[in-house]
Amino acid sequence: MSRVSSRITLQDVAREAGVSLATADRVLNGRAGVREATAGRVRDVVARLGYRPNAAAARLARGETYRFCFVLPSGPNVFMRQLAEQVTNTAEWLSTHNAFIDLLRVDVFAPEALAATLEGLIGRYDGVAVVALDHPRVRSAIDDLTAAGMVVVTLVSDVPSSHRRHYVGVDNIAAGRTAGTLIGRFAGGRQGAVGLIVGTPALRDHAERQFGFTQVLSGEYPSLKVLPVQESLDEDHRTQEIVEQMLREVPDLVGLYNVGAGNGGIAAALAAFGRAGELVFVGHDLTDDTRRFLLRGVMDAVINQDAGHQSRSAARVLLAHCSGEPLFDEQERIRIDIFVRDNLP
Amino acid sequence: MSRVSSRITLQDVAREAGVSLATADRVLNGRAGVREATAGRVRDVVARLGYRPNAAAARLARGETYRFCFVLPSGPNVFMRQLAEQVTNTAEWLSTHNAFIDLLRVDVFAPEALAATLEGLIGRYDGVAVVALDHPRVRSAIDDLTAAGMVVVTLVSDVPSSHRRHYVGVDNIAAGRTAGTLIGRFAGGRQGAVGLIVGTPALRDHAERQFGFTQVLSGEYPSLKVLPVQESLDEDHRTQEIVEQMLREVPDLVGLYNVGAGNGGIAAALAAFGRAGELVFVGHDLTDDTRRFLLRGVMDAVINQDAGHQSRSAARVLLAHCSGEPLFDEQERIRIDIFVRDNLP
DNA sequence: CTGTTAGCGCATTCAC
DNA sequence: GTGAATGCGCTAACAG
Repeated sequence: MSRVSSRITLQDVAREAGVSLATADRVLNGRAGVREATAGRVRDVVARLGYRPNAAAARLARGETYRFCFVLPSGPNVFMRQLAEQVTNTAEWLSTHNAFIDLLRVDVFAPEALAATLEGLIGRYDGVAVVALDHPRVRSAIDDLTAAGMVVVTLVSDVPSSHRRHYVGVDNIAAGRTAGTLIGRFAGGRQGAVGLIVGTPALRDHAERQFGFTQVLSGEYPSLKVLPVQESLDEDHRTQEIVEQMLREVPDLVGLYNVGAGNGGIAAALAAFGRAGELVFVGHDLTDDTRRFLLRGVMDAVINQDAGHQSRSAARVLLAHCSGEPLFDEQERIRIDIFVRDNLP
Repeated sequence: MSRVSSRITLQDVAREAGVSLATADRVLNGRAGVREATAGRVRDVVARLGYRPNAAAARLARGETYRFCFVLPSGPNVFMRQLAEQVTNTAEWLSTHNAFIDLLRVDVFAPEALAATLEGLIGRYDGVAVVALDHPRVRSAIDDLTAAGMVVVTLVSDVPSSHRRHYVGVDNIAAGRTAGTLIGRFAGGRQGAVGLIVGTPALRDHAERQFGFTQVLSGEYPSLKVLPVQESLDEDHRTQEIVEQMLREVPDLVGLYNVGAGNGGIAAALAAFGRAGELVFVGHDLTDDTRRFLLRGVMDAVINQDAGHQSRSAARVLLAHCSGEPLFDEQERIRIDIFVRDNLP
């Protein structure tokens, strides 16, 4: 709370350089219309005095207000619910910084609907964060938005071929590999079959996780063979049926990797067959359910991508791109968290 | 970048409530000297209009400047070097927000020196972040600082009995438990001995990790017995000697847990005896070394506490406490990261 | 108890 | 090319 006015301002720089405030500002913000000689002089003074712009003052003077739209999948998926909740928190925080978030939820399995929704956003926002579907229509909608001068970031699920400015999310191939290593190691030399369940291979993140997982298991754990992939549509009752069938038909089943949601169904199936805690079971997304499964030893590891981080990161990235403020890349990398029962947050 | 002046300001609130700007401000910031009736009226209008304070304007008007001091251990410890580097980055960022960090490094194994350093800080800073030593002299020094009105947060290593305002760091007992579970699971039913190496049991974090680790292994993996703890002083050549002796004298050695630094020495010892990749080896702190060891299969898992997060979190906490801005606890929780070779950042 | 007023540091007109 | 002047929204004296 020091009140020492020691802080160097643009005024100081201007005076010291023998120019006006306006000129100093032009140099500092790289605006045109300053003779190179003058500019050099200003830059020298900036360096010599160690001038640092005052972020609060700049924002206040600029007085701009930013409007962002977050487009998330509708439906009962727990992770998406968490994400939506975190987006709400982020919105609360941003509102104090002159930025506002609208949250839209659209059917994730309908590329046409998603594309149409996106196109309807043109001109209405400064930036858009979207949990994307890797589909030509969606890609083209994203490109239309960027062509209209909007900043678009993909969230959780990427469309690399689009013109999105940034992807906020994890490397899902690596996430799948991580699951593979965990199951491989936890199986501890046992020989047998491993069940693999995805929500739908149409989702890029699911496909990537499956790829990474299979890669590691087949490459490095030859004693474990991966069963043909099953599709659950992320529904508990489907995962339960799938796993019950496996338990019935695959005598040497030693592990399960669930790429998507529906872990509750798996736990139910394991309980019904009295095999909980015996099979190695790895899944995604830390929820009340999976946390409980970890604590009870039903699940052995949960791979997680923090919804709060992703929401805040998307907001920071949008804000930085719109306002021209700097971004610290390292801080924006989303990590693949591994949780076992002892390092639960 | 909408220029719509739609934003509601305190002026609007004041006008609508039929009071002056100053009164509205007093209500909003909980300052005394407003009749309850008036205050209620203002709060109503705030709610009705959905007024959100403008953070930038508030900071600018307040015009305070904050001075923080970060006190880190000197010495060659890699993690502490990373932390120092991150503190420098954080300082860079803070300087734009009217806050300044001085970084001090003192001998970590000398409580007297640390305490003296801390006492020398009285009155010179608004806040202090310190990698503390749990020692009566240090505790009392911390309490002296807080008594002098300074905000103190402990970083990485806590002194729970002190009056520090906040601890920025992980739960080290949980970190030790996590190591225990990983080694227990990775050992995959093998029977044998597990080596345990700490830097020094005088460091609270080392002691806590050791405790958590032993707790899990003895409680849940009876087929693994923990060897008597060895002290390395975090030095490579000491860890190397320790591990070479273990490899010589303990025929059934199946795992190693290194609580502190010195993983390079362990890798060297394992290589010398041709046992790398065969023993389960878990340690702390992601560095260039440990990253390489993971990739080469020498280490099986690295438990990490992100230096960047901790540095930024400490800064945010100090700033929030000094300026009275709100803090989002959830965002300030430091996680226990588990890295295997597939989820390296 | 309440109101008036003067900036905070910078971006941005509009003159020159 | 450059400078002078105005105001962003809020806080903190100071007056009443």
